Amino acid sequence: MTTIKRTQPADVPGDKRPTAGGSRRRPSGRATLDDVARDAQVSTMTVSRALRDPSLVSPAARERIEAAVRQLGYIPNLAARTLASARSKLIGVLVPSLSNAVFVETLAGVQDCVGAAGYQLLIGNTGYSPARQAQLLSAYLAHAPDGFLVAGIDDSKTVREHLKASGVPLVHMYDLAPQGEWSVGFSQRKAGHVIGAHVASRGAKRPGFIAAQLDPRTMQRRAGYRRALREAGLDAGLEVLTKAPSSVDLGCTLLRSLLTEAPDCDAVFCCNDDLALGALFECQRLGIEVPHDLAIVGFNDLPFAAVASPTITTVATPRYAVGFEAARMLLRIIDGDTPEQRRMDMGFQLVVRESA
Amino acid sequence: MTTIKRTQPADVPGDKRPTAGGSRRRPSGRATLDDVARDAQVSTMTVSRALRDPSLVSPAARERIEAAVRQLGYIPNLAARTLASARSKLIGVLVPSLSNAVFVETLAGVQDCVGAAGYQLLIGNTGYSPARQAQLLSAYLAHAPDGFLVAGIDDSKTVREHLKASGVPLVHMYDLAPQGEWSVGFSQRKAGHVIGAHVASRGAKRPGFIAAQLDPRTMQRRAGYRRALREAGLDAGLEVLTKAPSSVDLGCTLLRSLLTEAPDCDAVFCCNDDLALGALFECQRLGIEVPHDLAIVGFNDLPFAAVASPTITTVATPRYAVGFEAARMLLRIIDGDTPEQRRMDMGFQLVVRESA
DNA sequence: CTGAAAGCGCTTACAG
DNA sequence: CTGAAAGCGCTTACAG
Repeated sequence: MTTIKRTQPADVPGDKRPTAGGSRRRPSGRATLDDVARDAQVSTMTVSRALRDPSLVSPAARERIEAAVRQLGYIPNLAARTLASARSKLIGVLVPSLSNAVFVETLAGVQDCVGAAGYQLLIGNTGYSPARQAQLLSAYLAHAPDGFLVAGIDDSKTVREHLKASGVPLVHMYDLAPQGEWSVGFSQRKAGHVIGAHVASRGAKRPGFIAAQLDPRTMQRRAGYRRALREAGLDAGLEVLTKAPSSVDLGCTLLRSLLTEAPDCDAVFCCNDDLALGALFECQRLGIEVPHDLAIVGFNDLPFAAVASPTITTVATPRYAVGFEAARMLLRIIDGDTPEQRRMDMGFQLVVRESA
Repeated sequence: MTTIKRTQPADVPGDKRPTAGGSRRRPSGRATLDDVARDAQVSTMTVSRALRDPSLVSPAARERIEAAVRQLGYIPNLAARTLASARSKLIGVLVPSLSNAVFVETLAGVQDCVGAAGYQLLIGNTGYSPARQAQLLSAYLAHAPDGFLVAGIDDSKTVREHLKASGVPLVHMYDLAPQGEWSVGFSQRKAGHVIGAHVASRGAKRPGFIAAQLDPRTMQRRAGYRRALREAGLDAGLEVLTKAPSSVDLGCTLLRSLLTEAPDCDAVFCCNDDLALGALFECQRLGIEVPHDLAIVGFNDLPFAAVASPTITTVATPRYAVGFEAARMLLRIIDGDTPEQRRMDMGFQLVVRESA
């Protein structure tokens, strides 16, 4: 970067060549719209138009502009565009975790939907913390995103008001939001209920539940599961819970705890597939036959569930679709459209395999 | 957003209240630095300074400014800051995949390092495609990032020249870059060699190799593995390769192919842990005892490797550290510093467990 | 289809 | 410690 000193108080009128300089260091060494305009012998406006929509400009001008862009290696400055247009083409996405494959696939859905429309993502990992979520929301607001996509509903009222005041639209993912908010997801409670009903219908006498993280969605699944067990006349009190982050490792530990507490436990719903895989490994180590001695059900249908030995019964969740549809809903809102459905239920599917 | 019409050709001097308006729609409804300045009875410059470094401003002014910021709910406009300062506080990060836990952990390392310094990440998934990588690099350049962090070396010369011309610093992750480029990683070839040596030392007579994706790093591991086998007087020709994306499922398939090709195979190096897990499941299904009948070695030491049944022998890779250190190196370069080491080798560790 | 003017909301570089 | 001026590189809103 070179420092250019001004030799007179103002530019010589008409002489806008970069070397005529400003009163300060040149922030970027890059070619600007003005450089392209000069090179193509048109006004700045015409270049601006040609770049956004070539059909707005005469073929002759278009060609000269394209040549100039190529020759100068022109790259638009998005900060300037954002400042002038008040549209950043940025979408803030907040997920509770990236080590959880579920949210990674949701992000893939989001990316695939918005990529075509020219949006970039600002991805934030909240670590399941409402405080961190509020902090990220504020930080991202400074980037003036055109919209937000958030997995996991935030409790903080100040943040919500902050958001409302900013006027940036937000679509919730996973949680089907209440009242007037936008959301795409499915009922965790119903999914838990379906699992409980399946476990009961297989003839379990002493079903249990193991869970980690204990985020709201996990607790909703738990509620549905317990309800189904009670409806089948079974005791729903057997469970081992921990707030620790979920992992395969933890699945081993929790299963051991569960069996210590209730050696006669004959079925277990693991709040996700990682836990279920750990439980399965632990059974193999302990010589417990699955599903004969103990039935195991997971959640999410991660890729390994279909090929584990035995294969794992689980619930397939529409995580990619949730991301894709939430993004599509947001894009419509950004464009001033009003989707007819405020809550979009993507459903889920019980996948019965060998383990239960 | 309200449309405000100008009633005279220029603002009444001294009257800069928002309602005095400009000649166009107000791009943002937000409070600006000027609003804060007016409210706090100081100049715009003083507010700007107070926001960046409170110690630059008198306590009295500082207090009034802080109160005004709170009261107006002021949020800085980063697009304006970027345009004026030519620093975006954005870092572009390109990884080949997000479904691979390895890169997710690398991103966590990057995030943890740059977050404290106030940088945001623009995360791009190249899908192992050099073309896509080039495309993302160009697209991100428009955001004027202060630096790039890229996993996987790109071949395209035009992109590299584009980058050089832009002057945006770049640090490679994983691949130890040649010549004058910055990089943080470890030797894939050496890691493969260590595995080959281990397999040979355990007395394998007919070792094999299975791999997916076949990205450069995988091929380097393969080369090291084969070399070690040859050094031990073994045949290194038994392998089943596929360009398909890696998955646990694929591990099952590839293992079956391998055994079909060589029923006497007694050890297999799987190019990553997912494949190793699939291979393990398939062995369980086929009644093959691991490691007695077949030894299995994975790569990366993902969390499940330590708790599978049997536990999986693998190589622990410093993926979090690679991200963290690469980010730290980049930050130093951005700050005009010149790290003494251009290539930073983070090493790796063979973790011998039950499977081999 | 094209262009001159003004402005987006900040920071730089000076000057005091 | 503080401020007036100029400018960053685009787009909006007009006018032709």
